[in-house]
Amino acid sequence: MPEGHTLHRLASSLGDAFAGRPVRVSSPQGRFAADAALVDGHPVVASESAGKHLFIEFPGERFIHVHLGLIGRFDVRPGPAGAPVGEVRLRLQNETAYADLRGATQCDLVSVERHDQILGALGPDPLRADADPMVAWARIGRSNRPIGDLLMDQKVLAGVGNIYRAEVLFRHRVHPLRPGKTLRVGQFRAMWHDLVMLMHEGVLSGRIDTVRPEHTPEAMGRPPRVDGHGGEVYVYRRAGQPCLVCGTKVRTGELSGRNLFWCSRCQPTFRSRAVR
DNA sequence: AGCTCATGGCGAG
DNA sequence: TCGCCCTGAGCTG
Repeated sequence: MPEGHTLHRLASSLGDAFAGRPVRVSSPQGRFAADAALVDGHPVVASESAGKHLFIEFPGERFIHVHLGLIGRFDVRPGPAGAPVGEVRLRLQNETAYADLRGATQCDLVSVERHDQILGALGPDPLRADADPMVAWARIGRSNRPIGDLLMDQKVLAGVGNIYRAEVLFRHRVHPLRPGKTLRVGQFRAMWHDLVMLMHEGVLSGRIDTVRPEHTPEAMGRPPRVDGHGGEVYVYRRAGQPCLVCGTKVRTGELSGRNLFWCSRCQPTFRSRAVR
């Protein structure tokens, strides 16, 4: 679930459901109970996302700061709410809607200073209109680190997770282990604009779909696929299956403790490109 | 009932 | 680089 598009969607659905009206704030599971009591019954001022961070603003420049981590989820549903199911860390509710947060790595009540500090530490977010891709390029273009690493580094570029990383690299035929400095600026710009488009689509659909129409299984005369994560993708979690473009088996590996997927033919290494 | 895994990120060594 | 935190689903036995 949680890459930048999920948080962006959440910010708007939470705003739609709760902004401008008093909201009941509770913590059925208990861990957020003390902080919940401090804002319980106050109106939500606004909700906002930046990268994978979510902020729900309350009067007096107080913010509930949420980071879903790997397994967190925040479900916004029409109300009224029933008894909480499972470990609900935070529940927001009014007469018409409720939202349950589970499994988040972070859920804290923070000041505007902390809010600003978190935002200040993030690289540009493709989903924010004010983002400047050249800020990310300033680091990528002189780094020896693999581009696959840099794209997931939230200080370099915010909101991209493992799926968007794998897919944008595939779409631009870039091997994940290529050092950032071996990319050309035009290549990075193209990847950035692609992320802007893909992630905005993700915000609208709530899924990650990256396969161009001409490469869908239907267009290629193959049986339709079912992806566990709910979107159509080229390489993410498709290890051992044929590449949708060239038929080569999709490869997998690990980079900084995270799963990596790529097509060795469509995404040649820098060295073999130079030789070829 | 108990394991393993997941679209993250942190701190210890 | 490793272990750990958060939770639930999907296995295995």
